[in-house]
Amino acid sequence: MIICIVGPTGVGKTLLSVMLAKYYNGVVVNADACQIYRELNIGSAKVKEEEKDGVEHLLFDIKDASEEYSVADYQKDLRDILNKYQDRNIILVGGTGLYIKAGLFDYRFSAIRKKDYSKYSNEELYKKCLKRDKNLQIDQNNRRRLENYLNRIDKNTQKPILLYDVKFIGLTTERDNLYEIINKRVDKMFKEGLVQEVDDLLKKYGEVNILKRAIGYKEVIEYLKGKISLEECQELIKKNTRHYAKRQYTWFNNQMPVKWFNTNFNNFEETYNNIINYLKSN
RNA sequence: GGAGCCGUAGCCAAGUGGUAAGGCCCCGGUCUGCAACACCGUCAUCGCCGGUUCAAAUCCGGCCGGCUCCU
Repeated sequence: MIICIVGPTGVGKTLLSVMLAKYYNGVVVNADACQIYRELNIGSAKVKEEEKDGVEHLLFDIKDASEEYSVADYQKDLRDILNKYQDRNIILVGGTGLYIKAGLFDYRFSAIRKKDYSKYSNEELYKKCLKRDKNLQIDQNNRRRLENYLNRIDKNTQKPILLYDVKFIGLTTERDNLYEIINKRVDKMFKEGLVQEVDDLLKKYGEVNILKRAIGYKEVIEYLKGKISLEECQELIKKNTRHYAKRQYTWFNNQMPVKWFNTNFNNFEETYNNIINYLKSN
């Protein structure tokens, strides 16, 4: 059985994953693009060693910050695990929708070529893409996606189907409440030493890609460079995290069949029981 | 009590007679190789009342609110 736990930051996914893993004697598998990396602990809100509670955790801490890693790599890594652990219950947790979808649905990452399109305007690129597919879903201004599309050799545009028997469990809470949780969580990260963590990573690896794009890291880098104040940095991280949470909802609501459960923060046992009951009866 | 300035969306803000720029936030969405990415969409009739005018956020009068100065 595969149980996939999704939802925005701070709703209790980590706690639930360990509880379900214990109940089903399963293993927890990471589905978060940042928690793949070693040493990105505080800012990525990675499970702490003591929270793992003896449960086996896979696909956490498998890369150094200097290493590149993408969806295609994740798909391969996840499928290797699903293959190797066929007789175990898998608890897949994380907020990276694309990774989950690419791993569990029949996404095909074909050969890719690296062509330089920098001399083309957005409009020209868009027209090139339209020639291949009249119903293209990519916006004209989205250069990155347009270039990716052109670099792909095979254009598989079929609707991807789910390859495994998966129960998608979503944890959620009211928007206002979520934003409050996010704010508190960010403040806590700073108390736990986020600035130090980023500073150490920066000294060790330099301004590598993952640090330049991960929320909580890119903003602290700006602060360390003296471009923004500490307060501005904190506010920026909160805002970016809110935006991120909203994008996550959009993805999970529209890309996968998620059964949502409201987190009861005063009584998490109740949330857990609701979910166990649902899993038993489905 | 007197004089002046100001009042445009949740916030910042342009527009001084021709039918409300822009940015941020919020909200909604797209999604097969950076996905904690990249990108898209929606969102006001201009403090209130009255007047002038074919036409007013823009001009005039009154009122309300805020700020500064004077007595």
